[in-house]
Amino acid sequence: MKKIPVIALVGPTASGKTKLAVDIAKEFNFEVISFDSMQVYKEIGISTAKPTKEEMQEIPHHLIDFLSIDKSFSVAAFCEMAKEKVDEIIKKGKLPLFVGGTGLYIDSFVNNVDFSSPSKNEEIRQIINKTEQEKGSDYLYELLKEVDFETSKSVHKNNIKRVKRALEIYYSTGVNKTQQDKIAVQNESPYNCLYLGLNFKSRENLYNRINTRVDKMFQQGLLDEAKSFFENENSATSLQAIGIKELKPYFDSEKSLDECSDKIKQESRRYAKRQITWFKRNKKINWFFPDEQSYEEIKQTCFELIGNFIKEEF
RNA sequence: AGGGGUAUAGCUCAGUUGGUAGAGCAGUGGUCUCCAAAACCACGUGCCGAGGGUUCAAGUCCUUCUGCCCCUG
Repeated sequence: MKKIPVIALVGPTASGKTKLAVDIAKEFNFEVISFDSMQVYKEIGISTAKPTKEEMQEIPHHLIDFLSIDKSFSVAAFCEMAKEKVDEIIKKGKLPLFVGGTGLYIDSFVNNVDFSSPSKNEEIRQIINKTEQEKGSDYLYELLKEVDFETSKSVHKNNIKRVKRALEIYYSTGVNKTQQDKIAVQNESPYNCLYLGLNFKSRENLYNRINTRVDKMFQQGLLDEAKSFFENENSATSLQAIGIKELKPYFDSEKSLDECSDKIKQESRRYAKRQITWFKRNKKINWFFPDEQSYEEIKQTCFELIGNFIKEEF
């Protein structure tokens, strides 16, 4: 079967993906699908550095601004929605451009990771949490070793989130089907993806961009956005947004605004670092460095790569 | 000016009766299959402020100088 051609533009936060994406989409009449775990939320736009209204009017952007902050979210839910969007765009005779920094979302979707079987199981989660309280987290890991030794080898015992999740899968399938088994029977991907990546040669340059962007966010009204965030109900997922959660101590009068602002910058830098680590693993990414080449050069090279990619596909 | 205190990793500090130094945070690298802007793992040489002295041996004791902090005037 012929694979569906898709283009993905990835990179750490503040590397300039949004602007390049719009230019690419205009050139090739693409529609953008945002692969970003936080831009899905309607109420937080400044902290998540969404595309501007003008940019979104010029080019359709999907999977941005559709969820309320009181709702939790997950990779599985995202992939399901992304699949619908891709189909829609292809039906129109266009191609999708994936843009975003959430590596897990991109890889899971492009590699067609199977999230079909055990999803969230509240009942089992409660039992697991209760067991943790009663017998401690080390016990949970020992339990995992007993029931699913293969998976336990790939999970560190301190990574309690993963230990719990592995147990949840084991107990909700009811059969001895381990996470490792599931990975082994993974379906082949229906997509043929051209990866473009933006990053900075010098870490310092990227960090400077991040720092000034945070200052700009404050000028744009980050404080009001965060204030109203905490006045409303929010979910465990949305509460993770960088630029929001770091302001909580300010509203609680525990820290000064300057301290919180520095914390936002620091957390953003660390986030960028983790993103870079994630994307480095993907050897298919064609990397571009704005501190080494002019924007025009990068744009033209991207156009060429995409042009050739499309020619091969049709 | 006098009295007291302090000076150790980028930052905050530990360092027992003298045996050439170690934590947290930061930073860097990494892991990643339903909260991923999350969660987790690994990595610690620094003229111990400067000079002089005592000692087999000084971050540790004595002394001078310098910086900072506090008290009194």
